[in-house]
Amino acid sequence: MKRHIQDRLLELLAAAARDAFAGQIPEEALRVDLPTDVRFGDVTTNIALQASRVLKANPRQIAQELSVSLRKRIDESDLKRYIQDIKIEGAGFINFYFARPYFQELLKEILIDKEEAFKVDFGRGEKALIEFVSANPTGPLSVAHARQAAVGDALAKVLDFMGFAVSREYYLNDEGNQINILGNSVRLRLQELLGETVVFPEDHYQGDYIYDMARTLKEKGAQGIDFAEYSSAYILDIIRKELDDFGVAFDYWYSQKSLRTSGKIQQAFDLLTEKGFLYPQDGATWLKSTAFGDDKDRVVIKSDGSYTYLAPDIAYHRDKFARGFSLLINLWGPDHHGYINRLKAAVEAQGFDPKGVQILIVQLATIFRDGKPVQMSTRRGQYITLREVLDEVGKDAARFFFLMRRTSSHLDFDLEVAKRRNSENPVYYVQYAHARISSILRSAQSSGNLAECDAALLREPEEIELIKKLGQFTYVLQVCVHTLDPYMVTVYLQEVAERFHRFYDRHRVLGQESGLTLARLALLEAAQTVLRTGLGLLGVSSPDKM
RNA sequence: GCGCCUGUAGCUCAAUUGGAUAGAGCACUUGCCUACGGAGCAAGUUGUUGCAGGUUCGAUUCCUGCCAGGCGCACCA
Repeated sequence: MKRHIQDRLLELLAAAARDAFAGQIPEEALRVDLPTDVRFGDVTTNIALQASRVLKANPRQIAQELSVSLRKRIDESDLKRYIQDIKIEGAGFINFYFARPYFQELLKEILIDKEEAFKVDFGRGEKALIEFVSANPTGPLSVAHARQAAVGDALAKVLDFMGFAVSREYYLNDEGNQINILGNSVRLRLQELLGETVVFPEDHYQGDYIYDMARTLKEKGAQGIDFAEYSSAYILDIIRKELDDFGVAFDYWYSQKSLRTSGKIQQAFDLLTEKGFLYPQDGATWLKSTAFGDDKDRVVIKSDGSYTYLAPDIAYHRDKFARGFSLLINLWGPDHHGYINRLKAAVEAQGFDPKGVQILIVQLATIFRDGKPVQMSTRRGQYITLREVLDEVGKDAARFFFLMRRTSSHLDFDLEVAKRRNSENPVYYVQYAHARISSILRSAQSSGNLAECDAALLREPEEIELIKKLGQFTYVLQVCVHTLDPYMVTVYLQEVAERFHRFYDRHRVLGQESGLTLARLALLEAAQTVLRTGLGLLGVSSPDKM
């Protein structure tokens, strides 16, 4: 209902603008912004400012003329009852103020349709593949992977909610140097345990888990074992369990090795050779990536005949498209940003639209305790793991905290704050609002059909402010889709919780005149729907009691 | 040396992607419990948006040049 009204308002505005400007300004300048700051109306448009640039005329005067024509159209339509006022403000913004019936219908829509009320089919079923974490199975997941897991999963949920057909994929690096080094590390530690003197190279893995594996093998015996295969499988089990406990489930685990064994790398190379984008030089084979904006051409087959990391990636992204995905989203760590151009070049060289590949750099999180960074020593193979964070603060706080800043920004994660059970801890603040509403709804006992309440009885400023905030949920999700970043949901949920707590502090729900109690219960239930849906999109639980 | 990112209140970050008086939380000060969960609410204080120019009705946002910090520049993955 809410969007329906906004869409029709937009139509009337466009019609009024067409009359006023008669093709003097381009259509794309006709734009209605969605609700933002209640100081400046519920919906606003800067169309007059846009037009003034083209027409070289006074924006306020244009806005004035436009609003007269618009008012006339609105008065002639049934939108009249939803629009309280139209004001020209600031440099020439046209601000619309909705009347009570608008908010009443918004509330009823939420009560009847629940979370469906906020869905908009932006994706139109487009197949999207989000590839994230994809850590080499050479050790437990770090906090860097943890943030990627939290962001990737939440983004997948948001895109799914907004009409995309989303799959989650983990690209499994199951062959190559790192795996061999891992296997060798275990082999050397085992020899050590068996009393041999070994030289342990600098670049080998040193974590405790290497010793664990070596000890296990000492007991079981290691006759005829493939160390690389054994140890990577062992670690993969650990990673799967960690992700499972973090609430992140992948649809596909895509084997890098399979790209070679299935001949898909060769197929991709045949195509590129045919197109003339592969050439030999100095005994190696090069991709002519400079033809697509890369700084330099890249080696894909080394002079010893083995592939570089780029080779399987070329075939991998070709295969993603071949599997029917048209939106490929990759979450990478900041150390990979130099790799973006060459991958996009590889995609384009194969004839695909590079805009179909969206690479998001997930910045690192620094773990703090009481305001001080937690020391870590890479020398001993020790880094802060997902497991440690999970054990210390729990899944809900961990996921929420990793999402609290823009994905491309550095994030400070204070373990002590995440464990706190008061308003300093945003996740508790939001969850507490949800639990408090549950408690009130429980106390209300039989509530009747809340959707049939008389929403017109809600006229306190705190009530209206809360409804308005609920009505912005779709807009927030829209921004998340547009920016491919779910972080704004965490900000929004804190705002919803804040509006609820303020309302709660100033007004009573139970024990009022029965119509008013019913209407306020309806408001709380709608707020709870938003909180639960939003937390759900972040992968955070919505407790009824805390 | 080349390229990318960042620079906003004491601290951590926003600012609807070029909009209106640059906002939140923390910290600090002070109030609010005989009623639905005080794990809450309210009030107060904090700014040369790194610096200097440019583009225009309008710049934290875009462009140029400096300054500071981070990261990347492999026939590693």
